[in-house]
Parts: sequence; structure tokens; C-alpha cells
Amino acid sequence: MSLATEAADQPTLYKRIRADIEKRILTGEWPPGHRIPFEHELVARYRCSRMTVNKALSELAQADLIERRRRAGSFVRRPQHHSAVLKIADMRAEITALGRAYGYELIHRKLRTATAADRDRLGVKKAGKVVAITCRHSADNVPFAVEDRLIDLSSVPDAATADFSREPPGSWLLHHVPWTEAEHTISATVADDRAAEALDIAVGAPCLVIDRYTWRGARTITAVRLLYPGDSHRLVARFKGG
Amino acid sequence: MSLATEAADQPTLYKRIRADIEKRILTGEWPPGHRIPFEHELVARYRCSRMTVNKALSELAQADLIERRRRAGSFVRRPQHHSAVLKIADMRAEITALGRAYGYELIHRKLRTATAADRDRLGVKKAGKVVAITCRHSADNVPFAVEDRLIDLSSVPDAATADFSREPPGSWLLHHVPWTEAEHTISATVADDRAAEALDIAVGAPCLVIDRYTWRGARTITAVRLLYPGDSHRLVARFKGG
DNA sequence: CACGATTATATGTCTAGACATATAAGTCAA
DNA sequence: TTGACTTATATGTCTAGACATATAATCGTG
Repeated sequence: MSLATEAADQPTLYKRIRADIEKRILTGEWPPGHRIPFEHELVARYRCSRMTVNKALSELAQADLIERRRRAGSFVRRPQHHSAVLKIADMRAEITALGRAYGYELIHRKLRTATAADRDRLGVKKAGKVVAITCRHSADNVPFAVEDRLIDLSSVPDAATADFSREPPGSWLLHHVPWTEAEHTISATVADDRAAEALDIAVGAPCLVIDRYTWRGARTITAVRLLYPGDSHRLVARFKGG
Repeated sequence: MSLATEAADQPTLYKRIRADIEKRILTGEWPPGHRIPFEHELVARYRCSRMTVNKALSELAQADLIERRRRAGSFVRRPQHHSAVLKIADMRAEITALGRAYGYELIHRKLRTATAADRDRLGVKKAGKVVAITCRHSADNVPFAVEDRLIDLSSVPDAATADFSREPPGSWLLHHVPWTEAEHTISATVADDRAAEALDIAVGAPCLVIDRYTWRGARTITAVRLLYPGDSHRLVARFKGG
């Protein structure tokens, strides 16, 4: 078993070590559960210091490719099944990235004391003020998605006076409020009257739904529901690694 | 500006350094573009060696929270908008993780020479053999998803003789074939006759669709389409960090 | 002023040690 | 056999240095 394969073209030693091991894992030569050589063995193989192989192994562990267990060794992890990294940018970025003209239209905006439904949706107990917004995003003048959003003003007071008639609330929030945690829920539904009209599709047509909740620490910032025409829009996630 | 905040409760020094910086970024105290202290400044602040702060900063860079530029310093990165990590496990794991009883049923299996449609779907040019499978996954005896799969036998010869009447092809593949890349596409549709019958829902009911393509290097392994009843199933992705 | 050469500097990688700590494995007594 | 104790060992973290390298800034020159 020669771990040091071909001579390095360029990359640094720890990267070569990492790549060598990664290759063996991805080709299946070292299947899940396989114990990879101990650090001191790799030190001997590559004739380097322990810190160097440690760095390579640490990165592999961070990438969930291997699992490190004290006293036992390092083991190839069972493939993380199918994780997928979805990049859901804000709507303007998403649409311009497609090379299409971005359009935005505010349909409705209301500042109100949180109703029971609002509080439930935001996951808060106290009845503070909220802003409720409905708007539409379009690509090349074709409806792309409708957005239904609630912003908690006790977390984001400035949102009360922000001008959402020109700037989409999603962009505004991204630039004004740092967040620490978010949750997305993806589901499917069929268009009701309101959605059908806003998206210019038939009632009963399939729609992709993304519900997103954003927090900053314990405080809820915003809850948003995005409705995409199901036949035109797709979320694509490419994932690398085993 | 005191970087060394409260005394450490337990964690190691480099983790504390990383957490301190992360906090400042997430709270917005250090906004995107802000230059974080040079390594030698952090060394002085925390009275430790450069390797220790380097490890902390390297991990922050790996997590895309900061960007490191030689000679210039390290800078807070613009928030990665809304990325979402979807964990799509194989169906059995997904259902048992929900605490429900997993059920599997093979509906159809056929070994054939790839048709034009098959080749198109798999993205291959040559007309080799393929296995086409339709099956159903259920949770607590309620239909959970229908699966429509194509396996390229030139990439996975063993699939020709595997017994898919008891073991779901997804699990079998995960345990027998390592993969290097996958792509998911998520969309919405409405149930047609076949789907409605298999899922025991009404024709025209919304369905979530996941199309997954899996490769090993340049070879296509399998293409699968999963159809979930849209009102019952949700994909949840929680994401941390800004 | 524009452009090329030089220099200073922050990060990138690496070493040869050290001690800490979790834990697999072995040992011994009840 | 089981449970408690001990030991060996692989990983986890850290140090005080070193040289490499990319590049921002500066300096000179045409």
C-alpha cells in the first residue's frame, strides 16, 4: 500500500495528504468503517511532522468524510446520504443570476399590532407591532414569485419606516439586519385564487412553497412565504463528495 | 476593544478565539468588509502562539465567515445570503428517523436496453443496458413517496442481479456504489392518475418532486424521481451562521 | 503621470517537540 | 460473569520558532 502516490505537482504537503486520502475514500478503496492509517503511520509515510498530517485529517473530519475517535483512530464515515446545499439567494440576486431582468412590485403593506395568527407564525408570545407585506418578483416582466412576509418590529424597529415600495424587503433586511439562524421548509401546494392572479397562472396549478424563518439569537426577525409557479421554477442543488 | 471577553468556561483556546470573533461578526459589531485584527495582534491579545490563532482563523475561513488575503489581512465576508443544507437521507433512514414504521413495495422492475428517453435522462450517449424500477415507500402503512428510478448497468453491473423486491434500490446503491457527485432538483407538480393511485391521493393534488442524479466521476450511476404528497411532506433545512 | 521594480508585511505552511485527555483494552476481585 | 480499576495509546491542543509566497505600498524612472 503506497500512500504517497505520484509526485506532487505543486500543492502543499498537507493538501496532498488530504487529497490522497479523499481519493481512496471516494473511489471506494477505503469503504465506510475502514480505519485509515494512524497519524504516526502517515508521518512515517510522508516523512513529515505530526502537525502536518493532523491538519489534513482535521479538515477531512470537518468535511464529515472521516470520524476521529480518541485512542481508536480515524474511520471513514458512512456517506452522508444525500445532503444538498441549496443556495437561496435573495430574489434580485437569484433572478439577475439567471440573466433575466428583475422586476419588483409591492402589492400590500400594513403596519399592525400582531394578531394571534401573526404571533403564531413568528413564534412570539407578546403582541408587539409587525409589518405585513405582500409583493411580487418578476423576471423579464413575467411573474416569478409572490412573497408574503411578516417582520417583527420589536426586533427590527427600522422596518417601520423603510420604503418597501421600491426596495424588496428581503434585500433590505439582508443589508440592515444580521441574522444568526434560519430555517427553510419546502413543500408543494396548488394555486388558490389570490396566488393564481398574482402569478398569472391557473387556479389549481402546482406551486413550490418555501417558508423561511430567520432569527437573530432568540429573537425572531421575519417569517416569509415564497410561492413559485411549480412548472417554471426549480431549486437546484449540486453536491460534491461522498 | 477587549477581545478576550469573559473567562473561558471550558473550551480550548482556539475555539474560544473562534467563538469570540464569530460572535462579533454575527452580532453585526464587525460588519462585512471589516478587517479583523491581524494574527500578531490576536497573538498579543490572547497571549498564545501564532499557530493557535491561525487555527481559529483558518476554520472561520473554511466556514466562509471571513476571507483571508495575504499581506492585506482577514476580512468579514458578505453574508452568504440564504444557503440551506438539505439532508436528504435514503428513504428508510428518513422515515425511521421520524419514528415511523418503514414499508417498501416494489411495483415494477424491468431490465432493458436503454431507450432514447432513458439515455436522455441518464445523460449518456451509448445505448447500454439499464434497470428501470418503480417502487413505493410508506410510513406507518401510509404511502409516503413513489420512486421512479433508472440505473445504468454499465456503471453498476451488479444491479442487474440485485434483489430489489425486498431492499429498496436507494439503500442498495448507497451500500454498494460510492458516488462522487449528485444533483438535486426540487419542483412541484400535481398528481396524475398513476401517482394518485400509488400515493392514494386525489388526481390534481399537489406533489413535491425531487429529481436526483448521481455520478461517480464522469459516469452516471442513477437517475431517480421521488414524488411526495405535497401537503404531508416537507423538506426542512436549518441553517446556522450569517 | 504612467508604469515597472523594489520592499515590507500578513498570511501559508511546516517542524520537533510537549502535555492533556478520552477511551479501548487489559487486569483483577467479587 | 460482571463490575471496578489500571494502563496504554491515539487524538487534541499548544509552543516557539522557521522559511515561503503573494501582494499592497513605496520608490524610481521615462
